[in-house]
Amino acid sequence: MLQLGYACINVQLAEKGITTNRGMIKRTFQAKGIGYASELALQNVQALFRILQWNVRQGIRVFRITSELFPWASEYELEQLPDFTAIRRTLEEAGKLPIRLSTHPGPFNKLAGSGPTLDNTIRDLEIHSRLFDLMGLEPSHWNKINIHVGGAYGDKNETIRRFAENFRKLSPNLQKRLTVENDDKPGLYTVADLLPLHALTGIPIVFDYFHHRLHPGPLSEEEAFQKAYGSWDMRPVFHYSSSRREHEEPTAAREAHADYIYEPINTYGKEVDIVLEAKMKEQALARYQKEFGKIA
DNA sequence: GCATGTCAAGTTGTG
DNA sequence: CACAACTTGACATGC
Repeated sequence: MLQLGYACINVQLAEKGITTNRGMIKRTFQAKGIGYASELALQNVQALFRILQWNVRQGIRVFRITSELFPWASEYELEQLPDFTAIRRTLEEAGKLPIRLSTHPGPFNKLAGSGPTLDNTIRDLEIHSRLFDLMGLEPSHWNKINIHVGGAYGDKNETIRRFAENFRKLSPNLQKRLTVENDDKPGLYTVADLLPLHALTGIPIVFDYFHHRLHPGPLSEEEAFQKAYGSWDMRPVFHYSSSRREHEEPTAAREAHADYIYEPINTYGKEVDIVLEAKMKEQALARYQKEFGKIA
């Protein structure tokens, strides 16, 4: 009924140095260049493989891959990495594991943007799609590349139209993978706001329960859930997190995620995969299952 | 080792 | 009006 996963980091493996987001600041990249980026990327990819194996052994079937596997990826072609062959081999093996993978490119991706912002966005999104290609994953929403619209530019409807227009500039594989998520900010996009975008493009809507609570718009949680569910051409992936302010730290920002999940997730009788966005990662998942059971 | 200041990118609203 | 928040705090420096 409900398959749970988590995002990017495994805290117990991270303690042992198994992390996928080794990176560097700009001046280090300028000093050390692509050779060092390659070393870090290879280590990241190898760690990814180990984390995925760990997940599979634990029965975890859903996982989000970090967007920082390749340091400064926008500055070179992946083939140029000295360790590209080893990286590709590792990714191919990782791609064969029985786990549903997705990515969530960062807030700098503004597909409704213009000029260099749009160029940078397309480049970054294509790199994510390329990663999935290298892993041998068939292009579909099974492996989503999920972003926010992320900016209203003073006119939500016009911005949706521009997003749809720019969507057509993406490679076919990327188009088949892209999804959009409801925002948590009052000026941005609720599930209801995203429906027209889905109508224009077929892009599925990722329902984020926590964002919906912060910024529901006209729909109830169940209505928003069902609308988002109906926008998918397969079993959806949704996101869930609990409020840090409500449960852990009264002074935390309202959007801040809690370390753990504090309430059972209602999936309204549907089959869905859910990525838990909780700071304690796999520990939060384990605690959720202990507390609320595997089935919602 | 560990504390601390700094770090690519865009946009928004909180504090 | 600075800055935190977002996907994920981590890197580099200096004590």
